[in-house]
Amino acid sequence: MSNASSAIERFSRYPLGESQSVHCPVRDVLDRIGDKWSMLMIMALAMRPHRFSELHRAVHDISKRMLTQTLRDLERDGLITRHVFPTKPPSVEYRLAPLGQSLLDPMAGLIDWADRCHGDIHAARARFDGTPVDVPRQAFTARSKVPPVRKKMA
Amino acid sequence: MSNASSAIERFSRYPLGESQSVHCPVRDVLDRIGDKWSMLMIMALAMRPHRFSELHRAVHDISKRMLTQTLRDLERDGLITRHVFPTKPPSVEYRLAPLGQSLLDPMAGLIDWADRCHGDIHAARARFDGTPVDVPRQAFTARSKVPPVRKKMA
DNA sequence: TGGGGTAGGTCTACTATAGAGACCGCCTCC
DNA sequence: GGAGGCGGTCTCTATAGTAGACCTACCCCA
Repeated sequence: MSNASSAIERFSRYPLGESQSVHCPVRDVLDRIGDKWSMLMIMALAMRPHRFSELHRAVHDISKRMLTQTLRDLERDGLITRHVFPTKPPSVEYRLAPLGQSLLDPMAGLIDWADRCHGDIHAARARFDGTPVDVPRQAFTARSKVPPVRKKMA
Repeated sequence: MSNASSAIERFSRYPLGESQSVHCPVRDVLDRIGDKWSMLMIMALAMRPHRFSELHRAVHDISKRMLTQTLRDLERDGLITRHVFPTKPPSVEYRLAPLGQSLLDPMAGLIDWADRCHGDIHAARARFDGTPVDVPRQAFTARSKVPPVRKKMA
């Protein structure tokens, strides 16, 4: 709580509306680790180094293209490192860099929260979906077809 | 560190490759708050309740469509609440729900990390971009045009 | 009495991004 | 000698996000 309230203060220092994420560390880091795969990669590499195909097997529903791209981006940002071994055929190993290591701690907090609260979230979601919006969302009723609820992938 | 290593253990319990994010709290929460806007909304609402247009002004580069959608999703998951006041014209206020409040603490950790490390990240990025890949990325050189580096928006 | 502003959204059209799946050269194993 | 694994890249298509006009209803001010 104390931590949170201190963070709230800090939030107020950042211009949320800033267009360039380069000026807002929050948006910067979220753009990096907030995508669908980065954090999973980091989690996998936190356990031990992985080779390309190992990662592909560990997170089997990522495409090779996205795997390549995600790893490249993480490497670019110094969160992981890439080691090529001159075997035949060459093997490539990815490891967590110190910067990536330092991310584990804050990530752990988030994981904990997710673990604790995903039950509540699902409950809330079910409740929301169960209540078929009798009150019109739009205060000044237009024709309003069906609200296009964003579908989260399977 | 202790926190992180405990998290690593926890990671190993989750099937990262699971297709249905519903089975993996980590993916579930990341899909929720990992998108471009959700966390910014939560940050804004952490400071004080906001009305729709206030949020739009606070995060001026979000489109109204995405604002609506993001708020709806957050409401659906019980992270924020929506209060309609029967004024003329009606005004709508968004507030952080208890569940959203509980997210502030883990988020704060992430914000701190971002704050501390975004300098390192930028440095690493500059270093990476400055080294124009003399070693071919692909071990078994195909024709390999130019690697399509993902472009993060402005 | 009518023009502009504010409110909370929705709609369509466009564009950027992610996903799928084939392909690559080279090597090993059966 | 064919299959399969290695670490990727390629193109194509589906999906998600963006921009911005539009909507109804009210108020204020002239």
